[in-house]
Parts: sequence; C-alpha cells; structure tokens
Amino acid sequence: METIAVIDFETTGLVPAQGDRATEIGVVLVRDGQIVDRYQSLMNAGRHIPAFIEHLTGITNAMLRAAPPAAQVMAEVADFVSALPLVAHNASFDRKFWDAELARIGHERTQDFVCTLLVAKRVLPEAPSYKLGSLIAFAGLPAAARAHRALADAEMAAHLTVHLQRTLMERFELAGVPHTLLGRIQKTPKSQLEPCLRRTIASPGRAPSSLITADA
DNA sequence: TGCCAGGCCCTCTTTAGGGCCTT
Repeated sequence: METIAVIDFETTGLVPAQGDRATEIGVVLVRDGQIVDRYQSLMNAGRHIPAFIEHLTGITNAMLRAAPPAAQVMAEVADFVSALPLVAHNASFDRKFWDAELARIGHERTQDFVCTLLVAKRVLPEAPSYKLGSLIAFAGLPAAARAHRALADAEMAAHLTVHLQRTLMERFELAGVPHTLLGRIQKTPKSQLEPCLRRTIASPGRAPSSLITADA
C-alpha cells in the first residue's frame, strides 16, 4: 500500500533566498488512510526569530538555542522520509525550505510535492477559506490543540489529505486515489477537472492518472 | 518593528492587477 509523507515547516520568515531558515519540522507518514509514523524536531540554524513569529508559533529563540543543529535534523528527516512522495499545505512554501535546507547538507530532492491547498480548491470549491485550519473546520476533521507547530500542522494536513482522497473516491467511485492522481488533479484546470474524472468512471480499464494526463 | 516572495486564481482579464496562502 502506498505511503506518503506529509510535512510542515516552521521558519523565521517566508523567503529562504533572503536568509530565512527553518526552525522546526514535522513529518507524518500516512498509509491506507492512517497515520503510521511521526517525526518532529526543532532545529537550530543560528538565525534569529522575529518577535511576531515567536508569538505566532510559540517557538522562541531560547528554545532554538537548546535545539539540535539544523544539519543534523535535516539529515535525520531526509532519512526518515527517504524517497516517499511529499505532501504539504501550500506546498510551494514548504518545498522552498525543504530544497534549501537539503541543499545545505548536500542533498537533493527527487520526489514530487503534492499541495493540499491546490487539491482542496478543486475538490472542495464550496469551502469559505483555504487556510489549513479553516479547511479542517469546514470538513469536520479533528483540529490540533496547538496550530502553527510543525507536527500539529502536519497532522492536520494529513487528515485533510485523507479527506480529499476519500471525497474523490466517493464522488467519482474510484477504487483509490494515489499521490500521482492528486498531483495530476492539482495541475488540472478547475474547469476541466469534473469532465476528466467523469470520463475516468466511464473508462474503468484506464488508470485515472493516465486519463487526466491525456485530457489535461 | 514590520515586512519580505512567489505561485495560483479570479476578474471590472489576457498588453493586468490584486487577493489568498505559507512563516
């Protein structure tokens, strides 16, 4: 059964190219709709956390001074994730930091990222907001006790991923929704998604991902 | 102290602009 790695970073800011660094990472492994493993660690990259981000996340500069070095943490988490497909909410953000922090230890990402924000916009078009917490509330999924911490946000994104997969399976009578199909869905224009998946139902002999590729 | 960027998406669009989302 397919295993995916849902990740979330807390950081000092928005732009690694301007010196922002990761301060914490959380990873949740999901298999067959269930969380099967977790990884979380603060990481000390020697970068000061602005006060408003300390307030936002609860991660303080004092906490980072006692945290393991970023390089050590990234080596551990790269080993934990290995080549598993990656998922994140607003993945363009986490992808930037994942690639930047990996590059600092001489590693390079080989797998794709799936973005739950882009998939949710297509699968849940009636949602009032696409913030992670708002989608969790909208879908009636369990909310984390402390948002804006890496593992809590990764767990919420994992629950959202499973909800999106199950919604697609029920709506389109699909046997399964692998990460490759989620990847195709996030790249398919919203206006084309419904007819593409409807044709999937009418062509049971063809794999959903190949159908989306051909029609997109 | 507060902001930073960038991809996506919508519309009063496409020769553009602005909001959302992430910390």
